[in-house]
Amino acid sequence: MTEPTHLGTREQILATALGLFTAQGYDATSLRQIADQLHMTKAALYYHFPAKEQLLLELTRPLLDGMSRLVTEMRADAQHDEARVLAAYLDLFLTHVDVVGLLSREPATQNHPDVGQRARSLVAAIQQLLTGPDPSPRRVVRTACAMGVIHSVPQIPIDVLDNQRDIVLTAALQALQTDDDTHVKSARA
Amino acid sequence: MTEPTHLGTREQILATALGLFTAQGYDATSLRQIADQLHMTKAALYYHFPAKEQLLLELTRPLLDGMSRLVTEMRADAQHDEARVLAAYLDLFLTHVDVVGLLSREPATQNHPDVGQRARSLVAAIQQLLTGPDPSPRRVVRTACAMGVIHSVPQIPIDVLDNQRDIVLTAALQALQTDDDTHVKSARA
DNA sequence: GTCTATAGGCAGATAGAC
DNA sequence: GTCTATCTGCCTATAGAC
Repeated sequence: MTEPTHLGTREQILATALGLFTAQGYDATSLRQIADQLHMTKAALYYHFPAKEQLLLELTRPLLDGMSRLVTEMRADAQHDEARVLAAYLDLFLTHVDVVGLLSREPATQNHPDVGQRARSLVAAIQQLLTGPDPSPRRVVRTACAMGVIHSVPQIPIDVLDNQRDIVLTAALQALQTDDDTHVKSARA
Repeated sequence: MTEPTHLGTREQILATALGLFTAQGYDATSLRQIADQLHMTKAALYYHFPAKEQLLLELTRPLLDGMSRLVTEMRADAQHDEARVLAAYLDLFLTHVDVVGLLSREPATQNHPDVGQRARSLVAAIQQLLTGPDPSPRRVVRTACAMGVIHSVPQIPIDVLDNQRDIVLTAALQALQTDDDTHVKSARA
């Protein structure tokens, strides 16, 4: 066991890595930078993690597992409520904002089977389950817009976002379920 | 992608670079890859472009100039119509989907003064002009959601997106202007 | 658990022949 | 305009001392 005051080197490394990955991207962040910021050497990092990739895996797993759970629940309950699903999805994003921001921005990670590919297939699954069977093109676009609202969460200033969860949720819901008679007035550019 | 008519080596290089940058990210794409795909060598690339960075600059300039123009127009017309602005913003995104996708995902480019920083300040300016003076937190979040809808455009399948412009636009508008009595039912997770 | 030292690779960029 | 050859620098990762 580590000392109560100490966060544990492992966790410190992960936290620092997340910060740098988020700020600069995964590729652009070298182990040297992570080590320097922790007043360590690269070699010390390799004592805790067998490879750079492992940092990414451990950072993203909690979010991805959460999304996985959501998909499972949606499949189990065919009559899932749209609002409940969007709410759960949003809360997942709020809990893991940093990781979401990293994943959505980082093309370097998007071909990794256990990270990018897994994330994409989970988002696709949720989107498809949310869209429902045999959807109209309109429904497909609307679902994408609703998820777009939630995906925009990482770009909202944190201080503003606090306690504004329901506003985002309402916006997402409205993007999804529109009265068909709501029209664009004179919006051509 | 490439026309049967000769495009000019310069344009071919730019097109190839955009494709690879979009697929893999800027950092992750080496000049060697670009050269290989064009059956050239790295050195040949350097005849046309003085540095890798220049590829990014030329690829993003059209979009950024368009956003710049929009900001200027908004500033000139204080009574700008929300719908018109969102429509113009959306059309900008539709015209430059690939570049938008690249820019929004690529942290490696986001600290470059003439690319990432410029893009961010332009988005911020549009957002602020759209939000209006002395906004409520709700208004700030709603504006972010509306722009989130438009920002989701690169993630909508292209074949579905065709002719669905107005659906996206309507969704964005609704995210922006909500009746305050629209409530979330039982959406707590 | 952390260090020094270094292997081995590939990146961006340049020089100069053709 | 395109090539070959090469420079320089930083990267991930490993070996082994303390």
